[in-house]
Amino acid sequence: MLSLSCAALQPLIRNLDRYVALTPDDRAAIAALGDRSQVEKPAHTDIAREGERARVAHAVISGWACCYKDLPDGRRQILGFLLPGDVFDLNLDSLREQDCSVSALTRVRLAELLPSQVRALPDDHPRVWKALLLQQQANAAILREWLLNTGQRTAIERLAHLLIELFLRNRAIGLASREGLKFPITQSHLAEATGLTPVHVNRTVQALRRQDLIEYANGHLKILDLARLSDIALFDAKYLCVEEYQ
Amino acid sequence: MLSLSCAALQPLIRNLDRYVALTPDDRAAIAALGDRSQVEKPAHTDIAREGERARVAHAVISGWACCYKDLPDGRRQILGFLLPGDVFDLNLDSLREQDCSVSALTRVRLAELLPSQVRALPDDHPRVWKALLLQQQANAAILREWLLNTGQRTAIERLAHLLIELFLRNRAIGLASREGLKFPITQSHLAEATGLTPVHVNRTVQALRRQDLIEYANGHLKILDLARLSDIALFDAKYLCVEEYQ
DNA sequence: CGACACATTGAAATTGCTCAACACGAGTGG
DNA sequence: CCACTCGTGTTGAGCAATTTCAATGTGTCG
Repeated sequence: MLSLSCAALQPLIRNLDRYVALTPDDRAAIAALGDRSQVEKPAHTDIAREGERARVAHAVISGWACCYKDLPDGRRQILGFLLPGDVFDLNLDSLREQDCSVSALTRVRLAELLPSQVRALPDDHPRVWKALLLQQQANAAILREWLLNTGQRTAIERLAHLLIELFLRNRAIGLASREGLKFPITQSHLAEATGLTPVHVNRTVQALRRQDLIEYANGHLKILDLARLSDIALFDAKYLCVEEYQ
Repeated sequence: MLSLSCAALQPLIRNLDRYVALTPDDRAAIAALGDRSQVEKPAHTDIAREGERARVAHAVISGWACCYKDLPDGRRQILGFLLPGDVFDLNLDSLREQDCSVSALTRVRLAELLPSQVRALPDDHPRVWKALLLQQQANAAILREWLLNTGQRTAIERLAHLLIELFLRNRAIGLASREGLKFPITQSHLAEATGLTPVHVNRTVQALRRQDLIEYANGHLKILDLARLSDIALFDAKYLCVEEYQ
C-alpha cells in the first residue's frame, strides 16, 4: 500500500530533486505528504477558480492542467501548463485569494497537501521546503520567459518556443523521448497560451510542419529537428531548470 | 545615524507591512538588514545582468528600476517595474544564475542584503521572512497580470492598465496623490513593457489624452478619471495587494 | 550653437484577426 | 447501422490593428 502511493509520488520526488539533493528521509516525507488524500479530476473541469481561497495545496501526480486568467468579455490567457510533479496553490497566506484559475486539460490525479503539513515543512524537512520554494521560483522564471514570448516574438517564434518548452519539460520528467510525447493540447489551447487566434495558430503550425520541424496530430507531438526549431524560436534553455539540453 | 538609515528604509518597512503585521522588533530587524551597506546607481545603468549570479539581494530605497529580458537581435521586454520598497535578487539558491537583467531608470539607492543576513531571517525573524516571501508571490501575481495584458488586451487597454497599476503602486507607498506622480518613464519604456512599438504607444497615449483620461508629460503622470480609465483597461485591482482602491 | 534624447506625424506595408464555410472523426441516440 | 452533433482542424477572402520607415519638432544640456 505504502509502496503503491510512493510510486504515485515519484514525479513529485523526481521533480523536487532537481532543485535540492533529497535524502531518503526527505523522499519519505514527500511521499507521506501526498499520501493522505488524492483526488481525481475529469478532463475539462476547473480545479480552482480565481477569487477563491485555496483550501489545500496541490501536486500533480498524472495528467496535464493549466492555469489561466480570463477577462470579463471572455478573452482568456493561459499562464502556464502544469505537468506531473508540479505543485500549485502553495499559499503562504491562507487568507489570500487565488489570482488565477486552474483547469484540468486531461484527467488529472492530484495529491492534496494539507496546510498543517505544509506549515510543518520548514521546520521538519527544510530541504523539502526549500525545494518547493525553488520550484515556485522556477515557475516564475518560466512566466517571465512567457512574457518575453508574447511580448516580443512573432507568431512562428512564439509557437516554436512553446513547443520546445513543453517538449523539454516533459522529457525532464521522463514523459518524452525521441519518439515524441503525448500532447493533449489543442490548437485553441496553443492560441490561448500564446496570445494568438486559433486560426493563426493553425496556419503557423502548418508552416512548422511544412519545414519538417514538427509532427503534431492525434494528441501526439514530435520534434523533428530541435536544433533548427530552437534557432527559429530564439530558444535559450537556461530559464528551465533542465540541465541536459540535447 | 541609526535614525537616519531607519528613515531610508521606511519604504521597505511600509511595503512589507502590507503583507504581514510587523512588530517594532521586526521593523528594527529590517532596518538593521539594510543598514549595513547601501549603494547608489546612476540612471540608465545595469544593476544586474542576466546570467550572472547575484552576490547580494537588493531592496530599492528610492528611485525606479525595471527588470527585463532581451533577445539576441535586440528586442527587449520589460518584465516589471521596481519601486521603493521592492526587493529583488532574493535568491534562495546562490548557485542559480539570474534569469533576467535589472536596470536603473532613475538614480536609484539600494540596500544590499547580505546572504548571511538573509539566511538567518527564517529563524530569527520569521514574520519578516514571510513578508519577503509574500512580496515575491505578489510580484508573481503582477507578472501573471502582465502576461494577460500583453497576450489579450488591445493597445489602449494595455496602456491604460499599465498606467493604472503604476499609479496605484505608487500611491500605496505614498508617492502618488490626486495631483499625480513623478513618472520617469519614457514612451519607449512603455512600449517595451507592453510589447508595442514606441510609435504606436505615442498614438495610443494621445488617444488617452484626447479623452481627458490622463496627463502625461515632463516626467509627470496624472490620472484624470480613474473610473473611466479602469473601465477601458478592464482593470481589477485584486491582483495588486492594494486594498484601498479609489 | 550643436548634439542628443524624446515626442510627434504621415504614409505604406504587413502581421495577425475576423468571419464564414467546410472537412473530418468520435461519440450518441434513434 | 445511420443520422446527427460536437469538437477540432483547415481554408479563403477581406479587414484592421499595429508595425515600419522616414521625417520633423522640441527641449535640455554642455
